[in-house]
Amino acid sequence: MTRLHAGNPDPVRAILDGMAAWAGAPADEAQCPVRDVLDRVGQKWTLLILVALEPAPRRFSQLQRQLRDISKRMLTQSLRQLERDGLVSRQVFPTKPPSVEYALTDLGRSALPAIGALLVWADDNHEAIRASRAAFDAEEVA
Amino acid sequence: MTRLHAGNPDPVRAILDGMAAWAGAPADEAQCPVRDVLDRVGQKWTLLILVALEPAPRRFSQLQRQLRDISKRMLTQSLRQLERDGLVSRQVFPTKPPSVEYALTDLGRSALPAIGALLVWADDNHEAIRASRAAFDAEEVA
DNA sequence: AAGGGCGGTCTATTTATGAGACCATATCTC
DNA sequence: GAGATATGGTCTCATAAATAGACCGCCCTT
Repeated sequence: MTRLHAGNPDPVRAILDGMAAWAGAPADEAQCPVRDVLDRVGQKWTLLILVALEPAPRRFSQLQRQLRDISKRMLTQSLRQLERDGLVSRQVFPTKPPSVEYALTDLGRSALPAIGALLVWADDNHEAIRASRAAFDAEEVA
Repeated sequence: MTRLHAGNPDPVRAILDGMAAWAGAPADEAQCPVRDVLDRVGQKWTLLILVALEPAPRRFSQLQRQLRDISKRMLTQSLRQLERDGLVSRQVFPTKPPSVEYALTDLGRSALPAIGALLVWADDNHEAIRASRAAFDAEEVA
């Protein structure tokens, strides 16, 4: 499994094969690396936060302003998880009032190209997607 | 925005800039291409289903077996959304009992490299992530 | 006649997310 | 010195999303 690389002509198929190996005990499913990480990706703010930290480290309230419609609660929770996963670091400065700076770790930064690829795809194809939705909805009504 | 390409030396920053353009009216946030697509990505089964369809078209119950712990309800719902978005096609064969085949469209297939990159990253780095989690949890208790 | 596979829908429960009040501290404004 | 502002959170309560699993009609096999 760990010999997969971006240059692989068909990495997706190889990963599928790898995932199949976790078909055994139901309890093991959670241990499957792909599922494990995809669960994180499947949390609403994870990717957005990583992207927001790309240009430079940011403070809690800076992040909240930048993501505009995230609640403090979710921001706290998401940052804690990212910190636990080792993708983001948290540093407290003893100013008055104290300020807290969040930054990408090397591990976190290593995820950006893959995330970026997804964003580029989103950007390139969202017109087609919106058109498809409109067509689908038009048929529904008919 | 649509001039972003995978070869761009720093596509992520460019996208950030693009996202900033959607900072205006709160209602417009939902129209931001990145947020729009990321919402879909942030649904638990979307990526997994796309990956599962990569090798070949599959029927409903084949998919359910392959994804093992998805409920029929979520599988139905996720497939409908993917169909609406134009990433997956649905074809009914008038056999007895009728069989329904789901397949990737060209648009759906075009998303796979980006998703693949994410899976490869997950596969390469999940050991580091698990280690980080263990370390974090150990400190918590202490 | 009973059981199974097919592609779903429906209800009820659990989990995730969101809105917003609250806190202690300190600073700036009037 | 009263009031507003900012810091990084936590807490509670409501809503939205995901899950488990019963149920359905249809047909085939046993």
